Amino acid sequence: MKISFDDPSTALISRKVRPSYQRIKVLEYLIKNQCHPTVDQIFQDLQGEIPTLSKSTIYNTLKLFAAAGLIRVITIEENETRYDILTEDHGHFKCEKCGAIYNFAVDVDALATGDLTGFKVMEKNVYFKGICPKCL
Amino acid sequence: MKISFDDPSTALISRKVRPSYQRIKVLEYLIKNQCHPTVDQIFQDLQGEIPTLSKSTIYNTLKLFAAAGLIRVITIEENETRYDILTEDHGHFKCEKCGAIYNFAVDVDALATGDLTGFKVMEKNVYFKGICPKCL
DNA sequence: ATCAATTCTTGCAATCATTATAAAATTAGA
DNA sequence: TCTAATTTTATAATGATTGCAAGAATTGAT
Ligand SMILES: [Mn+2]
Ligand SMILES: [Mn+2]
Ligand SMILES: [Zn+2]
Ligand SMILES: [Zn+2]
Repeated sequence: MKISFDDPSTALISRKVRPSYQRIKVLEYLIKNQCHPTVDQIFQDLQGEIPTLSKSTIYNTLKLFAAAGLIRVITIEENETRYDILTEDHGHFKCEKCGAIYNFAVDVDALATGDLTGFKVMEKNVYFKGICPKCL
Repeated sequence: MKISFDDPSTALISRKVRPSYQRIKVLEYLIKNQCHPTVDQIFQDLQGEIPTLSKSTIYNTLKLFAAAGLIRVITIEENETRYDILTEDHGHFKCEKCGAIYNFAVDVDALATGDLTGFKVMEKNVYFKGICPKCL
């Protein structure tokens, strides 16, 4: 799955988000690191580049990005929120051995039609758990 | 979706879980309340019947039940873990207005085969978000 | 029935992720 | 430049979950 992104600043502006230094860095990070990082991973890694960075900024920024539709929030395990720059529908596979989260294609539109008449569906999520090929 | 359950004590024994008073009560509660309750809801409601009940016991019991395959853990939102007595594959719809979680039938076996060759899939989850008919 | 060993429950403290808040820094516009 | 609005930062507060040790209940053997 190869997807191209606008340059971070332009992407922010087009979503009505002001392109501050920190926001651009966080967005660049998410584009480079499509491994579904946690708040902590993002914070730890960016601290090198931005010594004054605060974890609050990461939380604020991710919340803002999610509200603007720039990113997707992934909650597979309790107490382990992850963030995904890929907003298109796709499934996630989490390896219970190594913890890695893989993307996979899934035809969500082919899913569930019957039981949900009268419901307004706004977001569809699919995730599997198991063991990845590396760990098998 | 109507499903019948063994009597709680028998169900516990058949899963090698000792049927203590508290465990039976929690299991009965989950069978009666298939609304995907939180730890807090279970605790609050059972406190009436069991005045000495501790929240630790609820946590311990649910963890044990999940490990024994008696229940399923649902994490749709961060920081809001819910528990489901229905262990068969089915989808969940969460209403973002009223917070209710509905079950729906979903053919998980028809899902994703291609991308995941070489992966050992052990658990499949599908959840949607949106607005339920009552809230529309 | 008694006793010791094991298991379970309880209460409380500790931890960890997330949110709230207010001051300091930055930015935008006049 | 000056002022107002926005953003970042640091720190405190919250809330869910886990860890732990003592007490209670249960089991199995005598
Ligand atoms: Mn993804
Ligand atoms: Mn369910
Ligand atoms: Zn793995
Ligand atoms: Zn609703």
